Amino acid sequence: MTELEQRCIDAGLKMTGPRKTILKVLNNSNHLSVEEVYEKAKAIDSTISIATVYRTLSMLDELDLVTRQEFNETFSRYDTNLDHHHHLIDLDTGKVIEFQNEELEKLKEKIAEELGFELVDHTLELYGRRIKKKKK
Amino acid sequence: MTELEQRCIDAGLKMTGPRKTILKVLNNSNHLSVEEVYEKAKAIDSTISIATVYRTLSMLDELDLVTRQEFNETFSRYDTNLDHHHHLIDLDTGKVIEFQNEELEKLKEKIAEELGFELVDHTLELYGRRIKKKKK
DNA sequence: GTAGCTGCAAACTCTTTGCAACTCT
DNA sequence: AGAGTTGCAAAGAGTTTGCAGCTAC
Repeated sequence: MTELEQRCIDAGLKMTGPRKTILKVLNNSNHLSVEEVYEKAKAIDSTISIATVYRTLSMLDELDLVTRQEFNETFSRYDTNLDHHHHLIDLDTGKVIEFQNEELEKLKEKIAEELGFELVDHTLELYGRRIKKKKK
Repeated sequence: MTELEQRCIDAGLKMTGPRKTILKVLNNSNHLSVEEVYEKAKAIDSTISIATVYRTLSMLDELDLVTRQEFNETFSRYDTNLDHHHHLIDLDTGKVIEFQNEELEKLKEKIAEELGFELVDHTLELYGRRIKKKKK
């Protein structure tokens, strides 16, 4: 029983076949697009429908078990909320590198406070290229 | 002659009626959705088409005169690139507050560097609520 | 048994595009 | 005059939804 499954049950959701399949996919990889979740889910259970994938991901987002991210793409990706981190997107490969930074967390709070706001949520993405040799 | 118009001419674009209208709208307000630009443009010239708004905004994005933002919405907003800033979105009103922070800029560079990356671009948005009285 | 879940297909929203007519230079 | 631009309508991509049948509890 994975943490994700347990949390769904706690939330009163039925543990159906399609749901187990999708949760398994989410446990195995992160930062997937809907289409990617769908493809991986189909590999496990070929009868699953993309409507179910959309519905399940929306539910999980509402339960805060997953976060819908938009990056600057025209479709969404979903992240499991098992830890708090940010993303650095490698512009050459499209790969997503995760990072955490305490200093950054504090700075955000400070900025919001200075503006008279209580911070509820935030997004930060860095886009970069791997530094090769000793350039510049 | 606005800066935006001048830059478009420099880029070799024809200064047509619809384009002038859209540039005027962009000069008057920022962070607009396509639909909002369209509405404001129609108020000036009711014959303008939404296809032209989309095409013009895409061109401006390619010329880097404007930046397409996605926030966590299902549609895009466009920002004129006249200065560099970030956004704090007021969750109660949906209003966008701009801010700049030198410390933050440096920290981003540092994080990317530590991960072995050269920073090309980044996004940061804070979501918060205005602090009323002296709560908590 | 039944409330909740599913697959299917149709509908929706936002965005892009082909084309013939038009317009800035 | 001619390349670039426009409006229109149709097409595309991603996402949501109504419904009848199915399934976990």
